[in-house]
Amino acid sequence: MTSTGRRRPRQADIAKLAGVSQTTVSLVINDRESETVRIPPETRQRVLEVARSLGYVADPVARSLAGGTNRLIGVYTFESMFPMDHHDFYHPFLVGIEARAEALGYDMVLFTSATGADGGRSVYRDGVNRLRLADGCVLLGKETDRDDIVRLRDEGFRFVLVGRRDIPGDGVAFVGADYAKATEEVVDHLVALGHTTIAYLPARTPSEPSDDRDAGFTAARTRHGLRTDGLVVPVDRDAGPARSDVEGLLTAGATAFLAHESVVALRIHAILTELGLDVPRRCSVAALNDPPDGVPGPELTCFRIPRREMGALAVDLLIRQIESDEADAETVTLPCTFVAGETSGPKDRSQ
Amino acid sequence: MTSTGRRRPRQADIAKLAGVSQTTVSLVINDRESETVRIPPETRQRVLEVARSLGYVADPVARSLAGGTNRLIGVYTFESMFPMDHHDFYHPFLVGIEARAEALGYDMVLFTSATGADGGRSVYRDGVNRLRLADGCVLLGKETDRDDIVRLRDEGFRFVLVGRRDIPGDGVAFVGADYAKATEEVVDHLVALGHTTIAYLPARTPSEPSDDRDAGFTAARTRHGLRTDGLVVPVDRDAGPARSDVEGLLTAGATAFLAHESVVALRIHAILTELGLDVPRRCSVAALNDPPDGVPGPELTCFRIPRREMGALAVDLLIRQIESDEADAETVTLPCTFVAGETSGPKDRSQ
DNA sequence: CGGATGTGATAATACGCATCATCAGGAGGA
DNA sequence: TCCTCCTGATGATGCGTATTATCACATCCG
Repeated sequence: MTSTGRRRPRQADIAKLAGVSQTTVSLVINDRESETVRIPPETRQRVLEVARSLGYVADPVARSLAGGTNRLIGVYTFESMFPMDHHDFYHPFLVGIEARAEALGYDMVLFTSATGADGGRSVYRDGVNRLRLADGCVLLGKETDRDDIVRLRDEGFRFVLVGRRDIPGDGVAFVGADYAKATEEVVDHLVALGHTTIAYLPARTPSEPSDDRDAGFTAARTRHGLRTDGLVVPVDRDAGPARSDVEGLLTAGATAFLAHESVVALRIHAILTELGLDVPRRCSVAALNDPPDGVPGPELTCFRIPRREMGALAVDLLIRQIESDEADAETVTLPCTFVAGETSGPKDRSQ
Repeated sequence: MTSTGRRRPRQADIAKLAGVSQTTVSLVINDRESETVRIPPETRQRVLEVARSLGYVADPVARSLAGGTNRLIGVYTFESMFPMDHHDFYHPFLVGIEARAEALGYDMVLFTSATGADGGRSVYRDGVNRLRLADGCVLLGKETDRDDIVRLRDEGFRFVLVGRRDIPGDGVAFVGADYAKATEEVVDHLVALGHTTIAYLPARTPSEPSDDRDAGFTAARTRHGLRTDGLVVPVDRDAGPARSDVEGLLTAGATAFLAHESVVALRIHAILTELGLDVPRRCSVAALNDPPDGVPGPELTCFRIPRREMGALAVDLLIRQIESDEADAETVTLPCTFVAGETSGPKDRSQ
């Protein structure tokens, strides 16, 4: 049965069986009729039938090399795509990307971030160049490598970033979320509840998303005339806030806690509860981030990042670039959705 | 702006600058010295320096084309890959697949469904096997389409199924899990706890995984001499068991409930609790399936399917097929891990 | 009947790299 | 001197596809 040695069929095979040239096969397959090239319906039919009977599919590699396209969009994550703990981070994006790609008839290539045999970690050297196999690429990741992006852009490769990035020289397409405005909304909510002394716990390591939140917070703070002395404590996401940090902020008079990371916010909630302080009756807690699905704990006051929509939109932008054959650096920013949650309430007047 | 102008350097560019041939460059870059090919250190140095100064990186596309393979493994799911509710079903497999693919330097193509107007998913779009884009493919899914599989095999396409499948004519590679043995273990556990009247709730629609569990159950039942009259109720996964079903089984004397699907088991647990029957003091409940991560509820007595390992192993088998250039239908069956859980306990003697 | 026009293709080539077979030239041996 | 062996390379070719330029043949018109 099944001759194991059977190679993938090539255009040449089809050509032989259909009694035409490889050129003709290529022309038929790609629907390349023009003024100078004409294929009569009968020949076309014959070629298509043979192609089908052989199960022919163009070799994406050869096609790329020859300058063609593959209806293949790449997805590259700067961290591992399916890590055990992050998975709820990427998953919503992938849902959006897959749905949109499918709707538009594209398949997806997930590029694994191969670390080189020489042990070299340079993502670019080993990973990114393979991206060329795809017609274009959606880049995901918190720790996007700036140099890689610049280089990709300068190579004229088509891609769309998910997440705003300040790239020197600009000219990079991205889909972002409006963290600044969403942050303002959360602060407004807290202020409306009577909180005027808000502890602020930003990410320790700055990044664009973090900067946007800072900008939003500063705007809202200024607008409401809130004080900040002794109320700002940068926190490392993984290490989390120390109990002493929380105590210090309480001493400083904080009645509400606002953290960049939902994980941090939940940790604060836990610490407050340990200290015997009721949330939200005694203190409010809010995050500038939505907790991943399935994480236990109270429903946080926060905002929802429209990840699925961002993924879908990134595909849209990308495919537009690909099909229009011009690499314009379109950028889109989507709004986040405020979530009132159950961890914020009116300021405790008895204090 | 985007300075699209500067082309990537090619081996020919290096060759010109170093005063050697393109062949020599290729040989140096790839460290291809052999008996018949020798490059003196001084030439080698020169070439490497020029290459470095130009920032040369081999074009993976061209490299693939010359090598005959594109280092691309396909992943095809017969259901949508990233559905909102199933995601915990596929995710562990993908984790394993990605990890192994990355380790072996392969990228993954996720084929989007191209769901036909009839709702049915097929590998064949317009009668063309799109999967051929990859060097080979891992096929996932509960509702595998037999016809597609037979056709793929007869085409000589390389693929590995995850999940045992009885395909007429055989010759199909798969990675399975030993549901039969795992089922026996669960039954043994229940019997050891004193249960002799066990209600059995298999899947309503038969499939290989379901058959395997049936086989295991039958074997264990026979071995222990358990009765079955009035104790077997097929259940549809989505519809779930009716309250009357559970009551009927209780009337029949059941002291333990064994369901194929963890969802069903959890539902039974809920019904029993509603009826005021304590689990596991009054009744035991077990599943032949592990609940997805993040599903709330008690820790079920069940067994864990080694999904991650299955994914990884599937990639191994596939790549072995690809690289050895022979399509042998290797099949592997992995053991499942018994989970004692908290929903089973000694039979209530007071009954 | 000769030239113009139109039709249905195809040969040649490029894409960038890997590899096989071959070669020039010098050293060494008989 | 002629032959062999070794060193240091290189020319040619293939991988599968896309594209451009060209061609053979028929038909139509004057």
